[in-house]
Amino acid sequence: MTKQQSRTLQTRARLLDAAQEIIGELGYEGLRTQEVVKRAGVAKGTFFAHFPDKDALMEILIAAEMDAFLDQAETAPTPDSIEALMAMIMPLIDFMRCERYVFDVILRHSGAAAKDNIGPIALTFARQDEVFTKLLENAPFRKDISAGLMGEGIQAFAIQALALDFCTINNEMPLEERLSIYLDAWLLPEG
Amino acid sequence: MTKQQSRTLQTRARLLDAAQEIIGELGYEGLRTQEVVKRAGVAKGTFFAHFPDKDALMEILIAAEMDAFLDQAETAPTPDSIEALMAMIMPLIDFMRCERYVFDVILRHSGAAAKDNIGPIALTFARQDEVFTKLLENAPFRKDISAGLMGEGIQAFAIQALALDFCTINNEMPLEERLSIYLDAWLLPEG
DNA sequence: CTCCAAAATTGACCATGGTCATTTTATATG
DNA sequence: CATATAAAATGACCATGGTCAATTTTGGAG
Repeated sequence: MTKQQSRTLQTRARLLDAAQEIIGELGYEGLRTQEVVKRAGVAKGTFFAHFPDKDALMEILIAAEMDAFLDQAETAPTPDSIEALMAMIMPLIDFMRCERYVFDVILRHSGAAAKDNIGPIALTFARQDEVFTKLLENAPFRKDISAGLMGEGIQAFAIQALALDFCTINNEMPLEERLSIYLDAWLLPEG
Repeated sequence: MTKQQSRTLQTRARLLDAAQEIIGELGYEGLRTQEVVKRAGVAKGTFFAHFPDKDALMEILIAAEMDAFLDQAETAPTPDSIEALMAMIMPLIDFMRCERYVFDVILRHSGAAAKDNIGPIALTFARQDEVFTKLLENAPFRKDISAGLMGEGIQAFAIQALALDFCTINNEMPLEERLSIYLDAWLLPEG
C-alpha cells in the first residue's frame, strides 16, 4: 500500500522553498499562505494537506535556523566565563529577536503546542537543555545546583531579557547588558 | 469641543460587560467579537472604535484579573521563606495557566506591545516588579543582588515554569514543585 | 429653537487562515 | 493493457478579525 512518495516530497519541498523565498524578501511576518501556494504552483488545500496550519510551517523554518546555531554551540569549548557563555548564545538570541513575530512564534511553541504532539521548536528547546547541560558540566560556575538546572535558568533569563528588549518601558538598557546581569546573578551568586 | 462622554462610556461598558459574560460562559478562547457586539447591541465597527483590536480587549480583562491578585500581594506580610513566597504568588500563576490562550496573550504582551504605547498587561508586569521589590527588600533571601533583580528573576522563572507546564515533554513534574526548585536556586544559592 | 461641526455609530466589505467534498493521478495487480 | 484503489491535489467555500466611507447623534453657539 506504500504509494507515491516522490510526488509528496517534491510538493512539500516546493512549498518550503517558496516559503523561504518569501521570507527572504518580506520577512517571516510578511508570509501569506496564498503567496506560498502561488509560488509553489499548487492549490490552497495542498498547503494544508502538508502542514496542519501556517504556524507549523513557521515552526519548521524557525526551528531549522535555531538548530543551526545549536550545532555551532555543540562543538564549542566549555565556556570559562559569563562573557564566553554570552558570546556563545548571542547569535541564537539575535535570531530570536530579528522580528517580533518570530519571537512570538517561538514563545508560543517553546512550551510545546497545546496539542499532544511535540513541535520542532519545543524539540529545539529540549535540545538546548541537552547542549547547555553538557557545556555547563565543567564550567567554572556555581556548584550547588545541577548543570541541567543552570541551563533551564539560562533559557528563562534569555526569554525574559528578550521580552523586556521588545518592551518600550524597559529598553533603555541593551539586551546584552541586561542578560549579563541576569547570568552573573544566576551562575555566580555570592550569597 | 468636549462632547458626549456619557454615551461613549456607556457603550464601552456594555462591550466590556458583554465580553465578560461570554468569557464566563465559554472561556477567554471562546470569545468572538461578533458575539460581543451582538450582546452589547452595537455594530461591528463600534467595537473597533473602542478597542484597537481584539487583543486589546483581552488585555484589559486579563490585566484586571492579574491586578486583583497584586492588590492582595501588596497587603501581604514580608515572606519569610520560599514557601511563603510561593503561597503568595500561586493564585496569580493559577490564573495565568487557566487557559493556554490566556497564557499566550500574557506572553505576547508581557514584554509590551510592539507598538509605542504600553498595554495593560505590560503595566501589570511593571507593577509586579514594584510589588515584588518592596516585598523582597526585607525578606531573608540572598543579599548580593537587589530586590528588583530578584523580582525580575521570579518573573522569569514563573514564566519558564508555566511554559514547561503546558508542555507535553516536561509535564511529569507539577508546576509548584518545579517553581520551588527554581526559586530555591535563585533566592537561596549556596555557592 | 435651529443649525453646525465633531464625535459616535453603522454595516457592507475586505484579507486571510483554514475546511472538505470532489476530482485527478499514480501504482499495484490480474 | 485495463482496472481498481488509495494517495494527493483541487478550489469553492467558510469563519473571523479588521476597515472605512457614509450616516446618525450629540451638545453647544448664535
